[in-house]
Amino acid sequence: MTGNSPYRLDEQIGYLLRRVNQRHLSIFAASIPGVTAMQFAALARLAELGALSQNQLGRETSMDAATIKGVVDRLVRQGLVVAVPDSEDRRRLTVTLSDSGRTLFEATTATALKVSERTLAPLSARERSRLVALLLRLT
Amino acid sequence: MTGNSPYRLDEQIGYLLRRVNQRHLSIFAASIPGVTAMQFAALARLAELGALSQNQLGRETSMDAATIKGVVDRLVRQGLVVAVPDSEDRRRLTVTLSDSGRTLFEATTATALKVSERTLAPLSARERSRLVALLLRLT
DNA sequence: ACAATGTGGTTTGTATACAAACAAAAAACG
DNA sequence: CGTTTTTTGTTTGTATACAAACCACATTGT
Repeated sequence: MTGNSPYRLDEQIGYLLRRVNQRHLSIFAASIPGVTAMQFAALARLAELGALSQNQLGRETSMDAATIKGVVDRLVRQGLVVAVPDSEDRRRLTVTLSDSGRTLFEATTATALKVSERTLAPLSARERSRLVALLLRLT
Repeated sequence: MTGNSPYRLDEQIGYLLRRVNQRHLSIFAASIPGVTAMQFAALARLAELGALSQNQLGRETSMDAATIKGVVDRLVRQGLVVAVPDSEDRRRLTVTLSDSGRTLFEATTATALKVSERTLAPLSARERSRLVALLLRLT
């Protein structure tokens, strides 16, 4: 009776999530050169919510403080975003979409939606919304 | 008529996959200290398939050559795995589970299965298998 | 006002991830 | 047999990801 459960890696939720995410990132990179999926997520939140502090932006995009710092640094370097120290709270770094950042976001939004579609392409419309609904509950 | 599709980051498949995966990795790390989820996946494949070349192991775990190299290096450093140059094919590096690697894998398999369960905890049994089936088709 | 606590941001160290370029060796091919 | 192609592995450079330690500043409670 030695706990002989045959561990099936291929059916483990973590392994599946990783593989599907890999496929998605690959489709994204091929479809939208210039920014990564993470960088695009940051641009999307800034377009949606307006100016945010760096850490707030991190929270809104599910990146921790160290990670969002790197993403913002690279977006600043590309001129897609502006980071300005706040005059009220001198710890805060306020991040805003630049004109070219907004332009790029608006120009690529449709393509980004197509990336999601291509990732979900093997599923029917009903299956897609089922999957999204299930994943939302695992957040 | 300016392409006004309101890009909903929270419902994009890529963002959802990333967030659920984050949650899963966090549960894994808290439940199984000592090895990461990736390292555990490599151990699982070696336990399942026996000796493999480093690149083969990478393919079996969906990691590219550069990534699997790092994972194997760290497993070797921890003594969980042995890497020996092949005498037949002098390019090949044959990777095998060490005794302590096998012991650790067998001792943690049950916990690893519980990690998957905890990740899926918000879903019913039927929903879980539905989700897994859907993700399998997106591989 | 002051001390305790919390928050914003940075830095360092470790671990994936992958593109790209490379060297060595094996396999395929005419 | 010799050339071409593939395969295996390494290295470098860039981009997440997160823990942990740290500093500066803000907020809270007394």
